[in-house]
Amino acid sequence: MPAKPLTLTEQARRAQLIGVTIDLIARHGYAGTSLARIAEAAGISKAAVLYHFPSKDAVVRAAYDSVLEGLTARVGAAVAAQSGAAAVEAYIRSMVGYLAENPAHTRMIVEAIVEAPAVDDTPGAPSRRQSVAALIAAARDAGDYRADVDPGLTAVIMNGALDAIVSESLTDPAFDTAAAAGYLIDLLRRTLR
Amino acid sequence: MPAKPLTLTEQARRAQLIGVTIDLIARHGYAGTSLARIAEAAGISKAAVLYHFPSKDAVVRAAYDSVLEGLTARVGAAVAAQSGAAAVEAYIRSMVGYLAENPAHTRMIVEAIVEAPAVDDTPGAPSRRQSVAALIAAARDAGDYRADVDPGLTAVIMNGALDAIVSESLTDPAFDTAAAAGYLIDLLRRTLR
DNA sequence: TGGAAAATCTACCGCGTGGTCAGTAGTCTG
DNA sequence: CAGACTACTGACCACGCGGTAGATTTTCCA
Repeated sequence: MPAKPLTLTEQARRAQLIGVTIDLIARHGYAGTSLARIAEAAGISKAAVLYHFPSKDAVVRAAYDSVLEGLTARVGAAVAAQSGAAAVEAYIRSMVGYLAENPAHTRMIVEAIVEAPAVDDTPGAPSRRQSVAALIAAARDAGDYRADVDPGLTAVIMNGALDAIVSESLTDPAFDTAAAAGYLIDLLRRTLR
Repeated sequence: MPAKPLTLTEQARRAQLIGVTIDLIARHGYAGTSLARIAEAAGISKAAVLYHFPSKDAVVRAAYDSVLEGLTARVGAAVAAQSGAAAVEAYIRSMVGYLAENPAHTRMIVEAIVEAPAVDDTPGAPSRRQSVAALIAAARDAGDYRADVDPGLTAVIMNGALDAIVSESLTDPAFDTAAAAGYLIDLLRRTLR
């Protein structure tokens, strides 16, 4: 892979197309985002879009990847800076924090989870559930949590609660996500010891 | 509203169409369920479908309503038979139980939540969050829960955890939903007193 | 400054979509 | 048994979709 050098225009257009696609999906959903709309939002023709990307699906996938990359970068950094129960709590806080600050990205991810069949992570990568379960297992083994907590089940439940908080903030802008994250962390502390 | 009497054939066809629509949405998602597919699955022509329903959307809405009616009937009955914290736990168990037994219905509901713009509950009805929050508030006031639990936040988190358990069972058929429900109830008992 | 390469346009294609319409068996009834 | 009504068919329509072809402008560099 020699990674052919990209033109300036190329880079700029790609970035712009990814940007408008994220916005469109956030506003009109995955199904309501057509090639024509993307082109119109970017101020160019359909053909021009397909000049920079091989297909409409590729545009959407690139947009999705871009969002996911931003999220994982931030959450990964936050988690890596901690260990044990603190890492789990950093995960919750950074996740909620990022998504609260980037509602458009959030919509995009939520939509992708349910609607998009082709758009998902690389098959080899560990699932979100597994990653979180590992975090919880580590906290348990470090003695922060009771010995009988089930990392897998706890991960499922915790992720669900997290998603619910994020979803709630999408439908109710007045919803205090930071407070909710704090409340969730408090609940978990109480339950997991 | 005189509620004109429906023919036998009419009733049968409507029921059949609702059935195949639920199945189709469960299998191919909301977006992938076209009028032609519905007609084909029912063994009649598109026009015949539109003879019994005013539009494709109406078919989908009827299917959704049918599913929701079944769910609320079962959960409502389970909850009404209990009070305090027991009602909350009955809610969790009946919800998970019903959805585990009717995976097709589950898919339909999950799809509807995210994708369908037109298909949602009647605006006047209380939201699921509100209903659950009321349940939790009642349990708190009855002394089953600590006085400082926040019914609204707890409801959001609990519903999220519930949804996650259900979703997990869809992607992993081996997932033990009853055990997960039990685990969740246990967690909640510990946290909420 | 000229010519290649990059970037874009307009026009078009085939297809699947939701939906309409005229016609027609079958059935029930006055 | 005539006629109304139910239940349905197949042909058709307009539209929006993703994608393609060829001509055309714009950019860049020798």
